[in-house]
Amino acid sequence: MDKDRPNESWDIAQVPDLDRIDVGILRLLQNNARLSVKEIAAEIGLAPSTTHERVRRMRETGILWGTHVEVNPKALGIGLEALLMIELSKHNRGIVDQFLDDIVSVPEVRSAFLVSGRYDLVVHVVVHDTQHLKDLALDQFTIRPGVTRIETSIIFDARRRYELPVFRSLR
Amino acid sequence: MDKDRPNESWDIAQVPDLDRIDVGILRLLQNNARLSVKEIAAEIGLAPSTTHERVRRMRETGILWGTHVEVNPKALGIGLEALLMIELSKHNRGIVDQFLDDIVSVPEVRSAFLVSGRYDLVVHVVVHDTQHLKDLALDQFTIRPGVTRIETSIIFDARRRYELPVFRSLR
DNA sequence: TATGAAAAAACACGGCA
DNA sequence: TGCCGTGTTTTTTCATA
Repeated sequence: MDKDRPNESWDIAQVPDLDRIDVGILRLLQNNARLSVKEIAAEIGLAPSTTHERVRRMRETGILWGTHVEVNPKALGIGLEALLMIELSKHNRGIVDQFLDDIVSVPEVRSAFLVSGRYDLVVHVVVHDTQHLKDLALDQFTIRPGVTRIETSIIFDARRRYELPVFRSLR
Repeated sequence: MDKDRPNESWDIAQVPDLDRIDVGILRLLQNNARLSVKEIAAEIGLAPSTTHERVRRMRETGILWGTHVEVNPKALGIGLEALLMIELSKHNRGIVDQFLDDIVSVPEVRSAFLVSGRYDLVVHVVVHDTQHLKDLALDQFTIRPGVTRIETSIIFDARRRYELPVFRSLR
């Protein structure tokens, strides 16, 4: 199904070792996946062939997942983004999982989080304008069984980091 | 600074036209940026050179931004993710902008949204464990001037779409 | 938009510390 | 086992029609 994630469900104990060089490679590729092996090699001070082998291995072992281009949302007519904070009435596992699967197939949904706290679900959506946002909220979310309440938070500004930090010991 | 985003602040009126073929290319590349031009061309039924020229043009004109690899968080010792919902006391523009810039330099922060509604800020963080989350919340967020309250929402499950939808007329 | 040639990159493999 | 250099294949890039 998802060829980019061969080992998504691995237990942490089974995740292969990493060293500082691997982490350096990951750092570069997270910020710019179009770097050539040669450029990466120069940056970290290894031979291109060695660097290539490390990248290949990390893909193989499920450390590196897919790579994705980022598209300018404005170029697609996306003029507004929002977070929908959703409360559900029933917390039956099957229902919640199904809910997640359902909403992620809605084109306007960028990501969906099942969370603890005041809300049950936080959903990041992209739309054309406020009218579109209203229709989306009503037609795709409020209407669903199990949804008791939705709060809509317009996104005024956003920042993103592409590099994940490292919280484990390195070989 | 960010070479991948030559035209981030473009007005929508200045964004170049797209046609259905462009959208098809974008769809493929958002899901897998490692596809070769040849593979894309075969998929959409165009010559590789033509396809290549379209990709080049979309990069040039700021439709296509950067490309990033996705890393398995477990491989880095990331065992827990959370959303921090933050209330600020002051809504002075300069303070809020500075706040956003500051927190995005915290390694554990993956994204930060300035929003309307009950909270002012929603911050997605990645940590090793609950102890780490507690320390992060206290040391990096609760402590900052202007923060009046934080609600922490543990992320139990998440889904993501890589393809942005299109809400504009195509050439 | 397509063709074809040149340049560059990715990839496989054998040797070496 | 991990690193390096080389040869081969594939992809990218670009000039030209």
